[in-house]
Amino acid sequence: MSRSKTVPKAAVFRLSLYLRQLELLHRQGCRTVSSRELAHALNLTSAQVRKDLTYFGQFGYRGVGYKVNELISELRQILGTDRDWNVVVLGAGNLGRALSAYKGFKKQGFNIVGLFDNDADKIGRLVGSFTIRSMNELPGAVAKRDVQIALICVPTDAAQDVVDLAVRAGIPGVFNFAPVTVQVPGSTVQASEDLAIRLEQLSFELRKLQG
Amino acid sequence: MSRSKTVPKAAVFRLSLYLRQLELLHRQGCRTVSSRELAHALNLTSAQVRKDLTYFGQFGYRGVGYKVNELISELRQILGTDRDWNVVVLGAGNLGRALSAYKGFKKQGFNIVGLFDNDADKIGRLVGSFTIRSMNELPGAVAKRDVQIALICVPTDAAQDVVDLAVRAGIPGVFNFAPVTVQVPGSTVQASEDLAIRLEQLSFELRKLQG
DNA sequence: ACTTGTGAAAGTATTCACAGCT
DNA sequence: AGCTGTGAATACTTTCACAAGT
Repeated sequence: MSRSKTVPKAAVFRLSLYLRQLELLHRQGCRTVSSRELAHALNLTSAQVRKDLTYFGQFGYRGVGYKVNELISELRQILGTDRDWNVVVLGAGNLGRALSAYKGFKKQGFNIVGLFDNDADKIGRLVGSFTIRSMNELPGAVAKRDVQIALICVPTDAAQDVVDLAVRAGIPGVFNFAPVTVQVPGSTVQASEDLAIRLEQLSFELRKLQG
Repeated sequence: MSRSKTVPKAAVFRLSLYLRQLELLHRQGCRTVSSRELAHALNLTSAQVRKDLTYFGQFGYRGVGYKVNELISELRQILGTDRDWNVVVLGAGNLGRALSAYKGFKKQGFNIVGLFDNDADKIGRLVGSFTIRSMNELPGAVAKRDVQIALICVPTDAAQDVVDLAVRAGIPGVFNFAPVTVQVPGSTVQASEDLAIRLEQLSFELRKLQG
């Protein structure tokens, strides 16, 4: 039922791919799907799909496959998107403003509840439905609306300080978009994304393929 | 130089982390660094740093460590950022506009040379220094300025079609931001990023840690 | 004394292949 | 007949620990 074996981190990531594909199939009116079909759409193998799923339980029907709506709700439960999460955006530059406006988050249960910046020129300005607030107000906002995730969209030099601020305010999950490795305490969960690094990886692959 | 043992994909990713950290150290005036120091800053082990680097050559000095500026230029060469790459942004929504304006790309040798959209209301509008052009003009733009990378920032439903368009136009590298798995021919390199999935992964970790 | 580079060992992840159920 | 679930086998990645260089 629940996990006592060690689950590969990559398997958990693929769970999200399965969920995304299942939601697509559901929109298309599909009722059941086999591991082979799922694998084909995601460029994986059917054995991998089955193995990944059985880390968390037995969801399939032999001879049939998986029931799309059943598997969707199982995966949502496992991944944590059967509930809502409150998210703040720290840093109101280009990226922070774009993420504040992104509709794809709310659809998956991630509600952006505030946009903060330390630039006096920005504080008070309206971005979509959000008024940019001073980061001094962050602890109060966290106390009022239980905030679980902070998106760090500030420049490199400010990133560690802003992460520290978020951690001190009691936010347990931090997603860092600044191009620097930040340190967090063991009680905090962190993710990070550096788009320049991702392009660099792409350029490595391109050079490998050609000249 | 890069003799063909199989290099773990994760090792190539860490190469980018090393380069980023070395550039930081360089800005701080550091001349040499040991594998232990690099590892500590990036939450890795020193053996891993050394092993990763030796997949590509012998860059260190026993008893001393690595010379920062030397290792920077070696890594740039390996990763492909010793040259410039031309990038187009396909889709001028929030994300496409934010990426078009992001300064961090040019600094690493990624020049954004065009912003395209199919929405008649958007074509002709100015975003920063770019005029939004129709996607019909993409093949011409690729021919004029040799374009190596396309950032796909269109909605889910359009993603595969726009990827196909980019591939047909002769762009060899595609970075998909739409929340769907797209198919590309073997001659095309692809990367993808789904921010909702990344938040989902974070919520999985958070639930694991607490309730 | 210190640090790299590296085979060998340990640890993880994926694939195979088939038993078992519908 | 068809498809899942899974132990066993294979492939891959990281860590260990020490020889070798400065």
